[in-house]
Amino acid sequence: MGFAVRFEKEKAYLKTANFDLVQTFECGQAFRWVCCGDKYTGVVSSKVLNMRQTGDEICLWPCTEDEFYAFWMDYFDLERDYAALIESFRPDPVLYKAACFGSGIRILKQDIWETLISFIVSSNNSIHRIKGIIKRISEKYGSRISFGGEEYYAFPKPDQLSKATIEDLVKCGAGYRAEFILKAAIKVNEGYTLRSLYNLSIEEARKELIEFSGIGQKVAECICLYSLGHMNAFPVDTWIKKSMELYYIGSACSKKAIMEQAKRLYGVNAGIAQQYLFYYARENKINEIVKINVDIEV
DNA sequence: TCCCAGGGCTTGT
DNA sequence: ACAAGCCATGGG
Repeated sequence: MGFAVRFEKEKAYLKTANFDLVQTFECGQAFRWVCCGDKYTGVVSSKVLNMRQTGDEICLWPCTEDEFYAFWMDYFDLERDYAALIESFRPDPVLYKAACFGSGIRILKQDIWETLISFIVSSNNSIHRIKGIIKRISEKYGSRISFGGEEYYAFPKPDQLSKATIEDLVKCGAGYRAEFILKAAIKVNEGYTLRSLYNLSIEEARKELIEFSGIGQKVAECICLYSLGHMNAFPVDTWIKKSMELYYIGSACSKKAIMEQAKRLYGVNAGIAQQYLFYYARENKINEIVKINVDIEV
């Protein structure tokens, strides 16, 4: 095991390498973790979890031993050796620098339904707005959870969201994506089994996902990576496109060319490489060609 | 004010 | 297969 954990009355104390709460929750993979002072609070699969990091120890509460091993261990991808992975990136100076910058990122294994809707919302949108839209959708259609004197809202189940109207989804800020959201909710509520996607290869999963309106190649890659556990999925958004053009290609090119290049360069862990690159690019606002010469020095 | 944001769809070549 | 326009919204 790459981690150590102990339990004290509804609290789990976790020690592991390569786990930083800020990096993990702010790297653009999840939209429902909220920072409040020195703690993060998230609503995940109808459960509220608090987390606080002090040095290399992370406290999770409320979290029993059973819940930890049955759910959170997988959710936080605790059995993967991220240190070895980063080390394997060392031959590529660009990627290695980005990986060191975001070395505390863990790829969360998130619920397929919530991930699907969330990344439909993400298209041509900003992370700040995505968070707000998903928050409002949860408050309007999700089940209320009272916890610790506060009110939280679970992400709405398919039957709850399928009762929404386009008009109300637009009021949540979804814009033209409202009809995509509703169509997906109805499709799932009427019997499409998202669970079956877990049994498919990445190629098959892509094909299935793209059948949803509002899901194209990029969003399908996000769902494959953040929910289905396909670490070779490689979402190409505007930041990744700019970074890859700057660092590896040298001029503007198609998204298809970027994906082919990524597959060649990064292989089976391309998705994790993508996360380091995305986080590095966005945090450092890598969008000017003049920065190449500075950033490329390792 | 314009530009951009974790893009996708439709239409035209 | 590929390109161009359009899409709703708000932050910078």
